[in-house]
Amino acid sequence: MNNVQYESSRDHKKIRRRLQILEIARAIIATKGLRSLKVRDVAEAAGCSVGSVYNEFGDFDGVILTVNRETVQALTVRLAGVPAEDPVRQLYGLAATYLEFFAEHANLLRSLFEHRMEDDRPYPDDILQMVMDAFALMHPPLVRLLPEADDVKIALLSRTLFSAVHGIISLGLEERMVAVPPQLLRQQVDQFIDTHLAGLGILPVQ
Amino acid sequence: MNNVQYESSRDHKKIRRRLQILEIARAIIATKGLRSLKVRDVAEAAGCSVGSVYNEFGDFDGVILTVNRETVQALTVRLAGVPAEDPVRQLYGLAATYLEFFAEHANLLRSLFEHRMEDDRPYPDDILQMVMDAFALMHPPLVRLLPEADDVKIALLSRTLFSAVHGIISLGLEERMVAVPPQLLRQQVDQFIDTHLAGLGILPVQ
DNA sequence: GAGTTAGTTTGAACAATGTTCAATATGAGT
DNA sequence: ACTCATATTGAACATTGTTCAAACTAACTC
Repeated sequence: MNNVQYESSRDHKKIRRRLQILEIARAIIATKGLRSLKVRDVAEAAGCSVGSVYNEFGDFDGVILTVNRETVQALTVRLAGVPAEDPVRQLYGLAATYLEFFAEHANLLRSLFEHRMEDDRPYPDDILQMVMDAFALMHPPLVRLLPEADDVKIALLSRTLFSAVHGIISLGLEERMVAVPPQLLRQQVDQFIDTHLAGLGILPVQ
Repeated sequence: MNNVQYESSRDHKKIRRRLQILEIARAIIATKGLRSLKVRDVAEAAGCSVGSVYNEFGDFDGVILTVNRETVQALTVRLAGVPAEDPVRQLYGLAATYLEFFAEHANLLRSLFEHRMEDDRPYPDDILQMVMDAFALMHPPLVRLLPEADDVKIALLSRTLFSAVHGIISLGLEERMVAVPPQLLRQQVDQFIDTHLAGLGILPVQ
C-alpha cells in the first residue's frame, strides 16, 4: 500500500459513481421533489446496488446533504457574480439573481431549507456556514451605502434583508400558495428593496 | 335510520377519538417535529388501532393536514385579536404576534409551511385560503395608512410585507441556521417594519 | 502470472413505517 | 332478543431505509 498521488482505477470508478449518484439524486429532487427521492431509484439509475450508495454516503441523508451542499455552492457562485460597481445596483442584482436561481431550482432550494434530519442529529456546520456566507454577500454593498453604521448593525441588517427577500421569493414561488407570476414577483422584489432602501435614507439610482 | 339531531353514543365516541388523535398528533409534531410523527405511535397513544386512524382521516396526510388547518386557524384568531385603533401600531402588533406565535409553535408552523403532499396531490384549497386570509389581515391598516393607493397595490404590498416578516422570523428561529435570540429577533422585526414604513412615507408613532 | 490481501460491491435479509381489508365487534332500531 | 348497518380491529401487505456476511476485484508481492 503506497500512497500514490495519481488516482487508481479503483478510485476512478468510485469517483465517477459518486458523481453519478449525486447527479441522479439532484435530478430527481429538482424534478419531482425531495419526497420522491428513493434509495432504490437512485441505485438503479446509477447502475449499482443500494449498498454502494450507503457505502459512499453513509446514509440517505448523506446523499441529500451533499446535494444541498452543492446547491448552496452553486447559489453562492451565482450571487458572487453580481457586479459590484454600484452598491445599490448590486443589492438589486443580488435579489434578482436569488429570485432567478430560486425559480430555476425551486425544489433544490426547498430541499436545502426544509430538509429535516433524522432523529435530532445536527445539520452539518459547513452547510450552515455556506448559507450564512451567501447571506453575507449583502454586507459589502450595505457598508458602502451606510458608512457610518457599525459592523454588527450592518451584519444584522444584511441578514434581515436577505431573510425578507427569501420569504418573499419562497412564498411567492410556492405554487400551492397561489403562486405569484415570476414577472410580477420580480417587480414585487424590486419594489420591496426600493422601499426599504428609501426607508434607510438611500436614494435609488437614476 | 332516523336523522336524529342529538349525537348518538357512537358519534360521541367517534368525535372524542377524533379530537384525541388530533391532540396527540399535534403534541408529537410540536415537540419532536413532523418527521417524528408515526401512525402507530398516534394509534397507541390514542388507544385505538391504526385502522381507526385511517378510518377517520383517510390517510396519514389527512391527520397532518387537519393539524395544519387548526394551526392556521389558531394563528388567525391570535392575529385577529391585535388591536386596530392605530394602524401603525396594528402593523407592529401583527408582526410581533406572528413572532410570538411562531416562537411558541415553531414545529407546527413548519409543518404548515413545509409539508409536501404524497405524489403530486394538491394541497387542500381551504388551508391555502386560510393562510391567504391571515396574510390579508395587514390589508386594512395599510389601506388606512395609504388611502390614495389602489386596492391591488395594497393587496400586493400586504402579501409582500407578510412574506418578508415570515422570512425574517422563520429563518431567524431556525435553530440550525444560527438562531437569532428571540429578544433580538423582536427588535429586528420592529426595526424592519420601522424602516419599511419610513420607505413608504409613513411616520412612526411617537 | 499465481497467490495474497485489503478494500469494494453486492443484494438478500431486516427494520421501520404507511396502507389495506376480511373478520369481528358494537350500537341502534325493531 | 334479533337484525343490520356501521365501526373497529390488527394481521398481512407494500414501500422504503439500513445492515452485513459473502462474493468480488484491483493492487501488490514474489
